Amino acid sequence: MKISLKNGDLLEVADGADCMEAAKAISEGLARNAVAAKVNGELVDLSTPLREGDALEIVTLKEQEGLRVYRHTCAHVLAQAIKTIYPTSKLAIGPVIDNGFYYDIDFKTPITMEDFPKIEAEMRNIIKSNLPIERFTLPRGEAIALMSKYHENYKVELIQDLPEGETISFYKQGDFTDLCKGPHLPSTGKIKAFKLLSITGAYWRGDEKKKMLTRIYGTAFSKKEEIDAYLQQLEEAKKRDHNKLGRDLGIFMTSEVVGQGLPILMPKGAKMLQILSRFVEDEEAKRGFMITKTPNMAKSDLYKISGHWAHYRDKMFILGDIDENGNPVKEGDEIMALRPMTCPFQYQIYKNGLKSYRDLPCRYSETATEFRKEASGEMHGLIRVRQFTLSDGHIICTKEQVEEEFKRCLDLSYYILDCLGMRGDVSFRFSRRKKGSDKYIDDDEAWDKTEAMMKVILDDLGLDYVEALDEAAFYGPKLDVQIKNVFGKEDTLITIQIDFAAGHSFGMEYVDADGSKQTPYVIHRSSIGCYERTLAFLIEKYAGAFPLWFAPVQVKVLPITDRAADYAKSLTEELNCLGLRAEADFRNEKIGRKILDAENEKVPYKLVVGDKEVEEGTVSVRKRSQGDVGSMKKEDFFALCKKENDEKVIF
RNA sequence: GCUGGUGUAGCUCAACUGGCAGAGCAGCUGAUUUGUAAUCAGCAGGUUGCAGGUUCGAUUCCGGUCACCAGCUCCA
Repeated sequence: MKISLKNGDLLEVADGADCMEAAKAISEGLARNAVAAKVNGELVDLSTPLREGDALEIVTLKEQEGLRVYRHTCAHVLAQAIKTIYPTSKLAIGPVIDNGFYYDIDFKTPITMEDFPKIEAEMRNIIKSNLPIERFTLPRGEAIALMSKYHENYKVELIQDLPEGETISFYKQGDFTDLCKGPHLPSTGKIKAFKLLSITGAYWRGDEKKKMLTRIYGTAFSKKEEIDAYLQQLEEAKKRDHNKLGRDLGIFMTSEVVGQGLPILMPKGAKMLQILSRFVEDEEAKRGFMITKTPNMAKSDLYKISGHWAHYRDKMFILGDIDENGNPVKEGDEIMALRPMTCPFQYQIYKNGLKSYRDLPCRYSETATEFRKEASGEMHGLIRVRQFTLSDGHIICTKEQVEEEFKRCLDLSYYILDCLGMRGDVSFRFSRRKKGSDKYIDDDEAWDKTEAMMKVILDDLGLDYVEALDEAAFYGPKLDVQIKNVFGKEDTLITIQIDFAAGHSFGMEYVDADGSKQTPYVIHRSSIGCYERTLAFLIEKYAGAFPLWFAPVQVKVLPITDRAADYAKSLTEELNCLGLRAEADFRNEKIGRKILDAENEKVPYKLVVGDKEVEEGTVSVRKRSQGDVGSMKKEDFFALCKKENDEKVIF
């Protein structure tokens, strides 16, 4: 029979041949490197039989998909080793993740990383035995019976949840059998290099109400050198970790007596936040936003209207004693709460006075402090905190204006991301609700309409986005601009949301051209996101070596001797007068030491000044990471520096 | 909130199974006035996160608590 290959060639193979045999027919080398196959576009085991006319593609470790199969098999080897050493343990799930795999296991007595050598040794045994891996399928009843026989109650639960009619497949290696969709390597001996990395807890099925299992993380590569390189890369990434670097560079700190999730921005961090917020506020003004300054707290009455009291109360800092229903314990008490969002405050401004359709779109923005009572284990450096500064804003507009306004919001964020050099680091997520969940405002029709409206806008913009169910705000769908930190963990940087409910719940109106009263739409948006979080990602992106325009200290003047001190002082003052951020180092140290320290501080420009410069009115310039770039007239340096600053040059 | 780990000088780290808490860097003082990535010497620096318990004696052992870290859950 004939099958077709990726390059378009036809290959003649024996009737009933499988993918492995076809691979051998192509070349012995390919067969040796094969880990799986794609038949008619579907990823399958190499043992899968072929049929006349099938399109075949052999997958090796060079392909990401091949590496995933390889690692998935490694997870099974881990599971087999665990079952051998700890026969009473129960297996849950063992999927592949970005850089490796994990397996969730319910141990009778918990294990620690100290048990890894023992487990790894058993894994090596399994690999050395080169056990063939065989796939078989069973009807539901027999599948449940098989897993029950091995006391794998988690697997039984998984099978019970599979849709009716779904093929239930198993993979067997030696005396170990695991429920698995596959595909897998043909035998355990194919695994060459693996390592167990860490151990943590994880809830069964991701549900905090269910039992916490032990999760073992590991990774596998085709060569040991690749594992070493990967671990090295992780170490390098850790050096950029904003939580370490940000503290080392004096950007922020925390204090036990202040509390969790309450970072303190030190002079450098506060300066950066000021630079960024002034930039954002000015840019927003250019784009038609009106700045507001609204209170950090309000009576519970406000949050009752907004829906926060019903949907968000447990994440708010509440001033006053309330019962579990949110009512004051002492009747008549006024209950206040710190705001978790700015929305309802800005709506009050809209509602102040009658609005005409001519007033729309009405764009409010604010550099707003917000408070959210995150659970204690959720805080992380500057990325996840309990008090933060959000470039918050709301656009109140007609239905017809939503599309245009939405696009303008995205354009503003694009501009800001460009200025920060981060445009290439983000991805987009269309966050929708999950139907039937009580987390959301109950209005199916409005949800469907708004999500459809948003999808049209996103598709029209040609945005490359992923859809995420159950990630919407309680009042509407969101476009989230996502970014990954040095550990690969993804967070939302910026968000733009369409709200169908606020207009009605707050009784916002406008008088239309025909004199009728209409309810406006609301767009919630952030332009740069939360400053603390954005700052964290900037620290990680630039490893603290910021572009000039938002570097907390831009120029460090380094006098060689006391004879140059006055000159250094006046240079610093002149730079400061030009709106540039300069400092001088008057310490009684050698010039080499001053350069080293300024270098560690990651200051973009250093000016070395001695007798020669004093006499000539010049500066000897060192550029960060480039070293000595020669001497120039001080006025020339001022101009160069000012230009780089004003043009917001990103390297 | 959950699982696991960590907490010693400003920072990085020592201190054998419980027995007087130590070093480098940073800091301060003095000398040195220096030309492109660490000048020399001296001094000072601590209720070992906090409050308990066991013990003749606790940085070390035990339970509690606070903070930090990784993961889960959650999220801007």
